[in-house]
Amino acid sequence: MHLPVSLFNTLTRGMEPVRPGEDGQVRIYNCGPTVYNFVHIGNLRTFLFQDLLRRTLVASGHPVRFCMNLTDVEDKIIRDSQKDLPESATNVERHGAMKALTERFTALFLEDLDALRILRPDVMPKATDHIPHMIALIQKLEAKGLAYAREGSVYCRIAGLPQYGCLAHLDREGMRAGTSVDSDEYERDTVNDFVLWKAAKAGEPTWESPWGPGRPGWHIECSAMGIEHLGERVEIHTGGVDLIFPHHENEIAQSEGALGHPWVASWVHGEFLMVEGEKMSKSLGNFFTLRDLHEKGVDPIAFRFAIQSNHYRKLYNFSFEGLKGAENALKRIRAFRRRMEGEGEAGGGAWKEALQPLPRIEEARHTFWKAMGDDLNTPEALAALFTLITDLNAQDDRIALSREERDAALAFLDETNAIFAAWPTEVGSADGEVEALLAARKAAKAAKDWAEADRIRDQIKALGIVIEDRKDGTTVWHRG
RNA sequence: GGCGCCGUAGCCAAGUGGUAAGGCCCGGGACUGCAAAUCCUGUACUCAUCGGUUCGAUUCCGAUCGGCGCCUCCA
Repeated sequence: MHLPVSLFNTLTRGMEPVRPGEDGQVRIYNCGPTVYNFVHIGNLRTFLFQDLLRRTLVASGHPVRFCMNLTDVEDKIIRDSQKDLPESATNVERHGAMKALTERFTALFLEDLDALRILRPDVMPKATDHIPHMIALIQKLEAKGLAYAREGSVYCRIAGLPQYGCLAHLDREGMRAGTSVDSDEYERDTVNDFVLWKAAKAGEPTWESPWGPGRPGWHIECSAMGIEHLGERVEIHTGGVDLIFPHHENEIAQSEGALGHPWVASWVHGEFLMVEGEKMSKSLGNFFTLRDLHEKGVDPIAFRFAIQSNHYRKLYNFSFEGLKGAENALKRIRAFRRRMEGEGEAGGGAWKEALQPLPRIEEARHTFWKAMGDDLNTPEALAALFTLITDLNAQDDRIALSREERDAALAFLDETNAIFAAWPTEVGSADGEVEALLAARKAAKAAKDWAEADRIRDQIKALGIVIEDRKDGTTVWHRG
């Protein structure tokens, strides 16, 4: 399928078509997690948005190279990983403790991705594997007079970068001088200059560098890894809206300063998630991880669907009521899928409002993809799917859809599932216990022993199986 | 102080200068032994408020009210 996709570019604050690079590929750099703890559902919203973008571009016919970094060296990681180490710990021990923490949470992060059916990135570079790349990038900036060393730290000189502020749309005068200055950044020329390399401090793991032992600043890692794995021209760079400033602004400063030309064509940002009308925070007790939701009996895929049913650039108010609604909506799609997988029951055969199923499906397909191409407008795309479902259900009730028509509907469901990954094809497989119970219930029904029949149905329900009696006397069942 | 976003039915939500998609929930009916699923049907004279532009605005402009974000670590 060849589908044009337009996205809202934070840089220009306008809608722009996605343009692949000269090799036809679309390179996407995605700011990933800092692996020092469980990611929360707000983080996951961003990762779901990135997955949505990727799947949409792939479906639209673009080869995509999807890179997501893992930040495995950072203040909080150091704080949490070093707290039990003695002052006398060696650098090797400090690195070991840091690695133990980040590897543990990286594994847990990947579990979350899998549970949400977020496709694994093509490359997932770790900051600690790219220290030489960062050092080289900083040296490049230094050589151009865009960075300066002070007491073992190195800072980026934004005075030499006239485009600074272009992403966040901040002018330098408008930037409020920071009132709280990081203790290790007191030697900067101006408050807006940001740190590229941090001089070693007691109790921190360090790397050797031309400026002495130290560790990288936060922003430089994305520039170094992005350039290393995607190159000097990147089509799309994503992240949460809170990353626009200063993180992405600083990435632009560093990367373009070093490269001497534009780096990223399009910056795309996902909005935040609120919980029950309030900003998610640990103090409010509304801070959830995917595990928390799982313990509350929430299906991760229902969460995925709830998130993706809303537009990525709009604030999403997460609520358990909303989740329930998403679950019910999913059931409707899945029920329709099962219906299409089965054969049609004899209908009345005539209907004044009869439609042409195949053209109708084509129409829905067109509307769906047009909406997806319009800045990933999932609410509108889903509306197209739901109206089709209503139309085909109504038709099938009266004039049974042919096998060909059912297959066309299924093919469309597969297409949409390539985006939403929420309506699996799995059918209830033969299960001895269920089959035996169904036989017993059939016998009870034949004997008109309704109490017994209902009792058996409850028993089946307790197994997590839902059954439906069909007109022809057969009974079908499915899980959930 | 600077920059920006949002305010559409009980809830979620799309949308366009010409008179309001879709989903969930809820009411009535059909089907069913009862259900489930499905179908039929009913729910915004109205798109925060007040002005303006226009033949005509929910959609453009201005103001007001309300909610939110960034300017500092943060998805």
